[in-house]
Amino acid sequence: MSLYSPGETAEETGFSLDTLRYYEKIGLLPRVHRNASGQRRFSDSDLYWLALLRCLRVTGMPIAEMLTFAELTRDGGDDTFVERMALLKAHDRRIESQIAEMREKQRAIREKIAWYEDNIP
Amino acid sequence: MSLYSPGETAEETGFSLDTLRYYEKIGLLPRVHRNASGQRRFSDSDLYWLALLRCLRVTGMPIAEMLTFAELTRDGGDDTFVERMALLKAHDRRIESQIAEMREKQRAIREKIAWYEDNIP
DNA sequence: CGTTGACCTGGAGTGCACTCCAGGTGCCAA
DNA sequence: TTGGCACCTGGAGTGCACTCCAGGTCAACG
Repeated sequence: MSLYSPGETAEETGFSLDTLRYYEKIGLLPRVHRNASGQRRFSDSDLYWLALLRCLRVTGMPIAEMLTFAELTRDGGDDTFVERMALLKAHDRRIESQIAEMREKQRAIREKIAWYEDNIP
Repeated sequence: MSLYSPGETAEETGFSLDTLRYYEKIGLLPRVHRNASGQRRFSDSDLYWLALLRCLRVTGMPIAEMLTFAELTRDGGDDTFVERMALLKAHDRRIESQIAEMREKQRAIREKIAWYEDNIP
């Protein structure tokens, strides 16, 4: 079990230093361990959690909902497995329909590109 | 060639009345025709253009870039076909990589769901 | 004739998710 | 011992894309 500096963690996870502090501040991250001089030292489990947050964020989950998920995870224990799973499943369905919509719009854009292709003066 | 009220246009395009006015104000839409009492009457070509804007927006193109595209379309004539096409092609590539990233993150989320599934207490 | 309802304007306000800042600490290398 | 770097804090500021508001016009309906 190793520990990571804020810089390493930012590098690893793709979040900025400020975002890491911000996430901790709003409670999206559990209190991060500090070394003797007060600097953050992220654990493997912090990194794992951050990776999951990254997945949720990139796929468009709003912070408020990630917060709900974080709270279930932090305070709930096993009792909230079903609830957490439901939340992720709902999000998965949203991802699916987002991608479907993007594909549909992409088709229209490609038609437009093809039209230009055929009509270059 | 028919004309559409703001309400109909909002309905049709999925943009709100306010957004329609906003887009006209910032120049994303050419000046929209008005009836005798000053109310907007959108044409078929306005609707066509709005549908294209919708595709770009939904797929994540920033307003500033749509504005570039609008300016090329408005002022450029045929001379800008190549440029417009390049802009759309670049956007199409971005859509592609966005979808790829979403799919990748979705996989991780589904693994997490599966893990919960297997570990319901 | 009055009152809806859809629309008009310019400009202010909102929500989200960061991002930046000033002023400070701690530690290491030259 | 002095410079530089990575980090710390609370709080203010930013950018984007709308969204709302007050106060007004207009046309049609009962």
